[in-house]
Amino acid sequence: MRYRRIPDEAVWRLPIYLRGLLFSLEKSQETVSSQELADFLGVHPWQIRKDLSYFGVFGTPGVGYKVKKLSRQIKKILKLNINHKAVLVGTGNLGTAILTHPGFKVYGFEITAVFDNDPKKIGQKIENINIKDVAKLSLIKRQKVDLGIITVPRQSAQEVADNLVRSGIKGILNFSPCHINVPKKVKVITIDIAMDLARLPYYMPTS
Amino acid sequence: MRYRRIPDEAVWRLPIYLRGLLFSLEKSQETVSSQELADFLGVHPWQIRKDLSYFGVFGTPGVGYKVKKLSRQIKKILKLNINHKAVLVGTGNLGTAILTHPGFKVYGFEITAVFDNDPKKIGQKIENINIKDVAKLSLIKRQKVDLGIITVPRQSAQEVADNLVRSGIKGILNFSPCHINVPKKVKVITIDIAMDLARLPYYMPTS
DNA sequence: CTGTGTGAACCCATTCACAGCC
DNA sequence: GGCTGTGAATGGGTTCACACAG
Repeated sequence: MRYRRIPDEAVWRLPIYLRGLLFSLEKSQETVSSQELADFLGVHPWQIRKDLSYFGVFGTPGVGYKVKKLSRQIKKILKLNINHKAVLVGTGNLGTAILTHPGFKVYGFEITAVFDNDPKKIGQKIENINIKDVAKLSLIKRQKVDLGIITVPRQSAQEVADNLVRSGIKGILNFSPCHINVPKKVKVITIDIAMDLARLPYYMPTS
Repeated sequence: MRYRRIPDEAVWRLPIYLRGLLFSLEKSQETVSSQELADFLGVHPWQIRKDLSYFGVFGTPGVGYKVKKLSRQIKKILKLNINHKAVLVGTGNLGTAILTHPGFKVYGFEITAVFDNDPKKIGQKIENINIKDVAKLSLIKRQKVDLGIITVPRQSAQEVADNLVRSGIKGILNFSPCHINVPKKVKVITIDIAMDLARLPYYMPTS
């Protein structure tokens, strides 16, 4: 197809498709049609085909997509073909839960350092990782860490983000319930759990 | 304005605006302009005005919006003016973190029951709440619980969801990394933490 | 003069339908 | 026959510009 700007939404959906493919892979499925994948993921088959076409990713007419090949291609597009190191700031309950979250390694993520500002916690270990002083965050510059995860109270979130950016982080997953300002080159995704829950009642029938 | 279908996106953004308003409220600010709110939230002022207009919510030209009044109105639209009870299924690290998450009460949510299928956990307490057998989930029918939070492994997610639906739940916040099928009347929001992290590398410069 | 509300224009993602390939 | 890839049509959300209210 001739060049067209790739919609952000298509990029957004790619990981969803990948999730489906990884599942097909688990089942040792060789090929998958856009229809099958769509059914499994709860989306439309033509959306999948269109999205993939933006990236010049092709299946086989009459057959579908090779599961292995397609997942490799999507990983490459999403730059998940190389492993990424992440640091976590904030070792409350949520931080700890994320540290032990089993889903990261599927995508090749590794949390290599953990920080907090609580003197009582600094020096302790969780999950065999030493908790370091957040004031020493810039030490990560030496390692090639490109992702940061923020699980601190809202009041400190911006400060931590600034700190992460100064330390060379290029992407931030922010669990604090607030918008954080970063240079354009840094990508932030904010997950506000309570806010997401707050989106549900609107759709519920008024009893 | 004359009637027009309300875009889903507008509903989606309402909680963000509410988050900003709650902050203004903390600062004891009386009024706020769409410009101020937008700057704080990292959105566009005309988007805020347009969105609010869909719901017939109005500010004062030349002044802005009354913080208290507007937050009350948005809460009402989102049905957050009434308190909601939620149950949590899955008491792993993530479940525990969510149970202790401080952000829910801002929106009037209360987690009233916790379930698991692990015999070793059933009967134990976390945060002063008894862990009950997930097989007895239907007991919540008696209470007026309308929200469910799923923090179980992917393999059990659909089964738990079915169970929740049977027990009268109307909205589900799903932390399992998979799509779950529910009747149309039930709203599901899925948060896949690892997948969200996987969305970041795409935007990072290839070094 | 400031800041809102909104029709209209614009932009762009979604959806469709079908040609083309296996 | 089955399934993909894609231009074209559709649909709808975003942005604009300005009338108008305080």
